[in-house]
Amino acid sequence: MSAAATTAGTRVGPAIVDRSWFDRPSLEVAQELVGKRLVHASAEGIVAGRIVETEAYAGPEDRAAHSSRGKTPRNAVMFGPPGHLYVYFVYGMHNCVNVVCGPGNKPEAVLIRAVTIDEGEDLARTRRRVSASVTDRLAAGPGNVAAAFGIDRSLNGADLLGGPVYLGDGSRPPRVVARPRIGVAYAGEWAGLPWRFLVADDSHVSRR
DNA sequence: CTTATGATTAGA
DNA sequence: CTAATCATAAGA
Repeated sequence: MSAAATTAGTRVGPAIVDRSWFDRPSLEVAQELVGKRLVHASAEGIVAGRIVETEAYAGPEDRAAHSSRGKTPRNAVMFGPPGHLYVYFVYGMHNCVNVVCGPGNKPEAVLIRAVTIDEGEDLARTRRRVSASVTDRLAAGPGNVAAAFGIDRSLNGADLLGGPVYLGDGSRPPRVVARPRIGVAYAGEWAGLPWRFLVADDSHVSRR
């Protein structure tokens, strides 16, 4: 019985409960994560949806990755075992949701950049008591994903196996395209690598 | 302690 | 294009 099956009457699918699924290079996981489901069984209710955009951040050699500056209190979770959440705060206002990958304790992670929410309420909207319209169901941009799912740094390090936040099964879209990552211009030769993956034809998945 | 800057976003 | 806005890490 999967973790999700305990939530009766929802469309939440079976959870990914195998840690080895995460125990791989982020480049692999990032591509397979497109089409999978992100689920947060929060105190304010279930929020779930389909991941439509991700970015891979490799180990210390990837100058765009936080782990390239060595282990610090902020990025320590990246250096731990795979299958955990890495949540960090940037630009003085945004939380970003990442999945720690492997192999082993290699400090790699995948940033979740956009999700189409198909179950539960966008928590950022719930708190503002504004009903979400159909077109508003897309949480585009990592800051918006975190807000919509009610994920902040208190969940940094949370286990994706058996925790309130987990990944659900889902079919991979027929067409996934690769693009350069966003906001990593400083990363030299690593800046141009097509390590951002998004659903094709969903061009307004992210702003840029 | 001070300082620079960022895996961003909204708005002009 | 720029302002907003502050945690983080490095340096003094």
